[in-house]
Formats: sequence, C-alpha cells, structure tokens
Amino acid sequence: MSWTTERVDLLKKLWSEGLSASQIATELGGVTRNAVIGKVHRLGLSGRAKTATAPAKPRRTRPATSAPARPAASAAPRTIGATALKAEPTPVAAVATQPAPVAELVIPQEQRATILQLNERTCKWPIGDPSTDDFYFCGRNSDPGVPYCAHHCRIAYQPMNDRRRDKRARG
DNA sequence: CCCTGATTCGC
DNA sequence: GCGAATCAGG
Repeated sequence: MSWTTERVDLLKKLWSEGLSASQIATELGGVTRNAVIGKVHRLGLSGRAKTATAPAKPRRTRPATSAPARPAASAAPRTIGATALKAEPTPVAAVATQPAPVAELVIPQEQRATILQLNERTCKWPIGDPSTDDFYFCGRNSDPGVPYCAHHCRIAYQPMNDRRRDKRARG
C-alpha cells in the first residue's frame, strides 16, 4: 500500500484531530502504526498540541548492523483482518442490544472494522447505526473472553453499576 | 501486560 | 521515501 494523496490527506486530518497513530493505521488499512508515525515525521507534522512523551532526547544508538532485522518474514503485512480471520468463529454477543450513541472513531468506508475482524480478544462495541453503512466495531484489544476493551467496559457497565449502587443506597 | 510517540537505519 | 525494530515512557 502506498501513500497516495488521498491517504496522506486522511492521515493529516486524523492526526490533526488527535487520533493515535495506531488508530489512524487501522483506519487507513494496509499500514502499521510505525508507518503512520514515520510518515507523520516525514511530513513534518509531529508534535501536535504538546509533546506527548519526551521532548526529543538523544537516545542510545541502536546496535545498527548487528540487528539482523529478520529475513523476509518481517516484511509480511500485519493487518488486523488477516490475523482475526484465522481466529476462532467470532462469538459475537453485543450486537443485539441498542448500540449506545458513541461518537469516537470515524472509520472511512473502505476500511471499517467489520464483524469478521472480531475475535475473542477484540472489543465488540458497536459504533454507529447497524442499519446504515456507518457501522463498525471498536476492535481494540480486550481481555480474552471479555466483550469490550477497558474503555468500553466502563461505558457498557456504568449504567448497571449505577443502578446497583442506587439500589444499595436506597435500601 | 496494554498502550503512546520518537528515532534509527536498511531497504 | 518507507517502515520494522527499537527505544522511552504512561
């Protein structure tokens, strides 16, 4: 996959919107977060808002040539789809309930996380309206067997926790 | 462990 | 220019 002007534009947009490199990578598809970060630097648009980590301190030089950089296998594309499809038959449970109106990631039509890309340890939080094309899943990491990532677990179980607390408080 | 961005350097 | 490997940190 190459950096077409369209993809670069999208990269710039999402980066300026504050999405993380990995999020941008999954939305673009066909690239890793490293690729995204590398591109961001080459475009000279790193350091949005404030320097997330260190203000660029001189790092130790890498062992350089001694790094074998693994033969051909290292070049293998690592898309979330490829791995997910090989995984088990996707136990999806969360779709039936009314999806909460959560607007966070806006995944372009061509690279949404579909139901087929979910596995035992991906977040199955539905985003958007299932009856439209604007529908996809969070797809981030979750604990094995847990339907949602940490973030969406908090959202998913917040109402229930609140109710329990209320009940306890009342009587 | 999960994640984040930053950097180096072989390709 | 590209991006994997690595680093440094949360």
